[in-house]
Amino acid sequence: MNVQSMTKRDQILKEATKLITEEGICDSPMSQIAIKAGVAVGTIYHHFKSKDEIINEIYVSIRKNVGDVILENTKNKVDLKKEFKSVSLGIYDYYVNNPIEYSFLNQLEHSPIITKKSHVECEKYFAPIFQSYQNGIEAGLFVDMDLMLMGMLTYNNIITLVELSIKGGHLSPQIVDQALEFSWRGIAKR
Amino acid sequence: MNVQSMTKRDQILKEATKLITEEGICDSPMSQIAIKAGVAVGTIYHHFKSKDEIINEIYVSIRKNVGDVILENTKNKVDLKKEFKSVSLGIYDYYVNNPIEYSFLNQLEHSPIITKKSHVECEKYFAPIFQSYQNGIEAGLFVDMDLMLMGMLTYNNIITLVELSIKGGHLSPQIVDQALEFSWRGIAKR
Amino acid sequence: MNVQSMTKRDQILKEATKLITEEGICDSPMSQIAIKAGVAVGTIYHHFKSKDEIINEIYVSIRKNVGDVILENTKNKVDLKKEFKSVSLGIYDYYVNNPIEYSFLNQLEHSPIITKKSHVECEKYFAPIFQSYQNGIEAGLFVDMDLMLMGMLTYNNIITLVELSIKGGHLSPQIVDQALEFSWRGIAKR
Amino acid sequence: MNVQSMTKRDQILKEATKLITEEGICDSPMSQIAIKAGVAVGTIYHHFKSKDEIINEIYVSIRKNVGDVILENTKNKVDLKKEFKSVSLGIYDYYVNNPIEYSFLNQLEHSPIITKKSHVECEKYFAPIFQSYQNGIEAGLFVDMDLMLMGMLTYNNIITLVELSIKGGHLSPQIVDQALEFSWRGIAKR
DNA sequence: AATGAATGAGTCTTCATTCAT
DNA sequence: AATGAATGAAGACTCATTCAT
Repeated sequence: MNVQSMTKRDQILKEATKLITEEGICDSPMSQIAIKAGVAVGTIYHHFKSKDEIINEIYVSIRKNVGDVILENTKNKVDLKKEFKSVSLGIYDYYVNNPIEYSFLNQLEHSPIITKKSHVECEKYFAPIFQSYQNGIEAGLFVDMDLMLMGMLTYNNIITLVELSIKGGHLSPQIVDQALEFSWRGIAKR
Repeated sequence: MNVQSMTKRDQILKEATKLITEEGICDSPMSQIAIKAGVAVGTIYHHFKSKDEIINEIYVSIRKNVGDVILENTKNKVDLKKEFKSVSLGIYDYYVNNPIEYSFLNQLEHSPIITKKSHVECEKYFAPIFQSYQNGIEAGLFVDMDLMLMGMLTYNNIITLVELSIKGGHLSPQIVDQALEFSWRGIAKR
Repeated sequence: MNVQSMTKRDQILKEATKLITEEGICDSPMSQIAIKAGVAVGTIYHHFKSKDEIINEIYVSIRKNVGDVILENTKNKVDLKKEFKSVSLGIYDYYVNNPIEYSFLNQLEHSPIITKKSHVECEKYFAPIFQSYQNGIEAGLFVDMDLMLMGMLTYNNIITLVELSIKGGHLSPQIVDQALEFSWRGIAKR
Repeated sequence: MNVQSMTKRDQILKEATKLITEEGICDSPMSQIAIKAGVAVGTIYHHFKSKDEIINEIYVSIRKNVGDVILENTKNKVDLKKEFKSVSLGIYDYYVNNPIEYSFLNQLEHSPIITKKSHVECEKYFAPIFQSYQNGIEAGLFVDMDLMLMGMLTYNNIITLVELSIKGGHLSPQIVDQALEFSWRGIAKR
C-alpha cells in the first residue's frame, strides 16, 4: 500500500465519519461518501469489503483513540485521585475536541450494525481503568462496589459532561470539576 | 376514530418499535412493519404521514411513559432521599421491564431523524425532577451544582444501571442500591 | 337523484376539472378531488364508475358546451360572413371566458384516456358548421376546398386566437378581427 | 461519455418517446421504459435525474428538430412565397414522417410537466420564421398583422394539416396545397 | 345516498455492489 | 490501484378502488 492509497483510504474513512454523523447511516450512501472523499465508488471497494466494514472500522478506531488517551494517563502510577482526574479530563478533552467522532460513537454504539467482534475488540481499551479501580478497592481507598458498575458509572458521567458541553457550549473548569467531584465522591471512601 | 382503528394504529406503533429495536431503522422497511402489524402498507399511511413521523411519535411516547413514572413518584412531597430513590427506582424499573422501549430510545436519541420539536416536547417530562433538585439545593441539603448537570448526572447513572442489567442479566438489589448511593453521595451534602 | 346529490355530482365534476387542469391527470388523485369537492372518496364512486369515466364525461360535456354555442349562432340563417364571424366569436368568447375548460380540453384531447366513443360523440357538435360551409361551397361563395380541411383550419384559427389571448392577456377587437379576416380570406372567394 | 453509453442514453430517450406517445405519461412507468430500452432501471437514473427530466429533454429535442427544418428552409433568401411554402412543407413533412414525435408534442405541450425553462428554450427555434414574416410585412407584401398572431396562425394551419393526414391517411398534394394557399391568402396582400 | 378506513399492486427512485476497462 | 457505468433488488410512498357501516 503506497502513500497515495493510504491517503485515499484515510480520506474515505474521514468523510464517511463526517457524513454519517451529519446525515445518519440511512442517509449516507456510498456514492456520496465517494464524492466527498474525491474518489470513485469502485475505489472504496478496493479498500473495504462493504459499507458495514467501513462503519465497524471507524467505530473501533475511535474507541482505540480513547483507549490511547486512557493508556497515556494511566502509565505513570501516581496518586489515585490525580490519576482519576487526569484520565477523566483526557477522555473529556478528546470528545470535546473531536465532536464528530463523539457523535459517531453515540449514533452507532447501540446499532445492530456494530458486530459482536467489534464490541469485544473495544473492551480491552478500557482495561487500564478497571485495573486502576481494582487497585483502589483493594487498597481500601474506594468503596466496595461492583467493578464493572464503578467503571460504567464514572465513564458515563464523563459522557454526561461531554453531552452538556456539546449541547450548551463551552463548560467552565469549575463545572467540569463539579462533575468529576460528583464521581469522586461516589467512589472514594471518606 | 373507532375502537378497531385504534387497535390497528397501536398495533403499527407496537410492531414498529419492536422491529426497529431489533433490526435498526435502516433494516426496518414499512412493508415489514405492515406484515408484523397485520395490516396493509397503505393502512400505515392512513394513520401516519411518513416513516419519520412514526419514529418520532414512538420516541416521544416512550419519553412520556418515563415522564409519567417521574410524575407518579414526585407528587407526594416526602423525604428528599426517599423521593430520589423512588424516582430513580421507578425509572430503572420502567426501562428494565420495557427493554424494547429502552433500546429504541438508545438507538434513536442521537439520530438526525428525531426532530427538534420532538426533543423540545420531551424536555417537559423531566421538569418535576429538576424542581425537586432545585428544592434540595435551596434547602441546603444538596451540593451547589449546576442544575442541568445534576439532573443529567443522576439520570445517566440510572441509565448505566439499566445498561448493566440488560447486558448482564438481573441485578441484585444491593448492586442497584450501590449505584443509587453513588449518585446520592454525589449530590447530597454530608 | 335528488337535489343534494345533484349538487355533489356537479361539485365533483367541477373540482375534478379544475384540479386536472392545474396539476395534470397524473397528479390529480381521487382523494384530492374528494377533498376539494367536499365529499368522501366513496361518494365519488356512487356517482361515477371510475376516474376515466369522470374524465371522459367532463371532456364530452365541455365539447357539448361549445356545440351549444355553435348551435345558437347557426340557427338563424343569415349572411354567410356574419354567421362565420358570430360562430367564431362565440367559440372564442366561450373559451376565453372559461379558460379552465379550455385548458382541460387541451390537455386531454390527445390523451389515450379519451375513448373512441367520446370522440365520436363529440363530432356531432360540429355538424352545424360543416353544414354551413357545405352551403357556402355549393353556393359558389367559398373556395372549393375539402370540407373537413376547411372546418379544421377555421376552427384551429380560433384556437390560435384563444391561445394568444390566454397567454398574452386581453386581445383588442382589432386583433381578433384580424384573425377572423385571415380565416375569411382563406375560405371566401374573392 | 463513450459510444456505448451514448447508445443506451439514446435508446432510453427513443423508447420513452414511443411508450409515452402510445400509453400516455400516466401509463408509462420507468420500469417499462427500462425494459423497452433494454437497460436496467438504475441505468436510466444514471443518465437522467428524473422522469420529468427525460420528458422535458424529449420535448425540447423534438422542438429543436422542427427548428432545424425551419433553419434549413430559411437560410437561402428567396422569393417570399417560395420560402413560405418550403418552410411549411418542411414542417409538414417532418411531422408526417415522424408521427410519434408529433404525437408526443401534442400530448405534452399543454402539460404542467413541461417547465417554463423548456418552453422558453423552444421559442428560439421559431425565430427565423418570425424574421421572415417581419421582412414580408416591412416590404409591404404581407398584411399588417400582429407578428405573433401571424406566426401562430400559419403554424397551426400546418398542424391542422398534419392532424388531418395522421387521422385520415395520406393527403394528396392538392389538399396540402389547398391548406397552404388558405394560409397564404390569409397573410399575403392581394 | 354517503362515508372513510382499508387494501395492495404499482410508482418513482435509491443505492450497495460488481466488473470491464 | 482506480474508475464509473451498469445493475436490479428493495425502499418509501401513492392511489384507484372496495366495502362495512
